Amino acid sequence: MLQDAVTEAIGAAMFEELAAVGYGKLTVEAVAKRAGAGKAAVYRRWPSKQAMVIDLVTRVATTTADAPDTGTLRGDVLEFLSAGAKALTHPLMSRIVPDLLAEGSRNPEVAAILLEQVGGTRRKKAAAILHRAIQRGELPVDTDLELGLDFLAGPLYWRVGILRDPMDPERLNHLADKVVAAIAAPISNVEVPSRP
Amino acid sequence: MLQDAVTEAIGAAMFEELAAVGYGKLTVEAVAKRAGAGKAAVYRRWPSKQAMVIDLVTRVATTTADAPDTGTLRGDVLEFLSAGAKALTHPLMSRIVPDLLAEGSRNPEVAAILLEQVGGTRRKKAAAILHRAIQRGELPVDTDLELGLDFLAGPLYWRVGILRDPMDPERLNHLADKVVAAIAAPISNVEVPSRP
DNA sequence: CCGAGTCGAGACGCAACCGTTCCGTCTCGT
DNA sequence: ACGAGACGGAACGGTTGCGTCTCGACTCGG
Repeated sequence: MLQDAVTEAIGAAMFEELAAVGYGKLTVEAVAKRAGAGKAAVYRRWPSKQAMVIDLVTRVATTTADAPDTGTLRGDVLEFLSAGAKALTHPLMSRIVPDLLAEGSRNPEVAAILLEQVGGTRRKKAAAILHRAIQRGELPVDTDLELGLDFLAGPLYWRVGILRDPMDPERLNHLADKVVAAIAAPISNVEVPSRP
Repeated sequence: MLQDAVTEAIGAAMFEELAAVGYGKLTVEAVAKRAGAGKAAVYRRWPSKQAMVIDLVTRVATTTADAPDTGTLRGDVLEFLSAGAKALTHPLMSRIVPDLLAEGSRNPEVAAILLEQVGGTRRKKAAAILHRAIQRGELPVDTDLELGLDFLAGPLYWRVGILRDPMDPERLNHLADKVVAAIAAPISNVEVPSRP
């Protein structure tokens, strides 16, 4: 994936530093030192700290793959949640992901990478799961896909990514049940009160 | 709430800086300058940047109050989600909250404040909603409260806090329907595959 | 076997920020 | 009216990180 040993060492060091101190306090000096490299080796590859982060994050983000088709919505959802839980439990990822998401709120270039590369990949997989379920007849054709995607990502990210509570297989099974119920839940016809 | 005009100005400036540059790059100099105050005025009140942030965050966190009892689970949930959406839509909060949550993963003192003060307040309200629903008979007595809390917080935080998508009242209504469905959803008896 | 290019290491000037200290001013309570 | 104390502002020496640059050592293609 990475061209040579030095680039790989710098990449690994950058992610470790990113997890240790966060994007805001990330320094090129610390990355180089951790990689056992000189600062020149870094600047020979990227013009700035931000370019380095964006490039390396993009590489690992686009690496993820695989799309499960277990034959049932619940099976697909469980597979999707398990993969997400595993990723978010990774000691480096669990610190880096929330940090970059927060940085994205004030750094447009970082936000673009996260939404287009990282988010886009997972989003496509999630959308495919819902589409398959609709074609199977497991979900009504007018299912709200946007809300469905929120339920595929939100509760898991909240518990594992934010509260840092581990997710054992049993709990994942229960979560999958409830996520499926939420996605399949019909919408009540409630008048939205207008506020003059 | 705040003792005097200077302290209030420093507090406001700190939250603005926090939203602008994040916790990692927050500097006492910038806060003082934005507040139109000298650095000494800050150090006369708090011994360090971290103490300042923790103290000020604690103050605004413990300020929030009110617990709705609309008579139905769905009404309570909608009220809870609306309050959360409003808070997360606030231009300062929407940047500060994700940033502090990320910082909490590597700063135990910050994490403690967020969990005990901020999270604790909202958590109590959410737990009260579920308990009331159980007493009304709207939920079974063996409802999984932990998972329920995840659904009350996760999807909303994901969409509004992370993706920064606004939540109009109609969407909030739909979200409330699905959150209630998830909380009320029964758990299937699936054997958890053991991995030897 | 030799020169081009990269390597780790680190010094460079510059800028920012740390926490402290000292101004001269202004606002109180007495 | 006066003194205590907090005020905004600025400067202090020290530390850190920036991005550039130079060094001698190494590797490798020709």
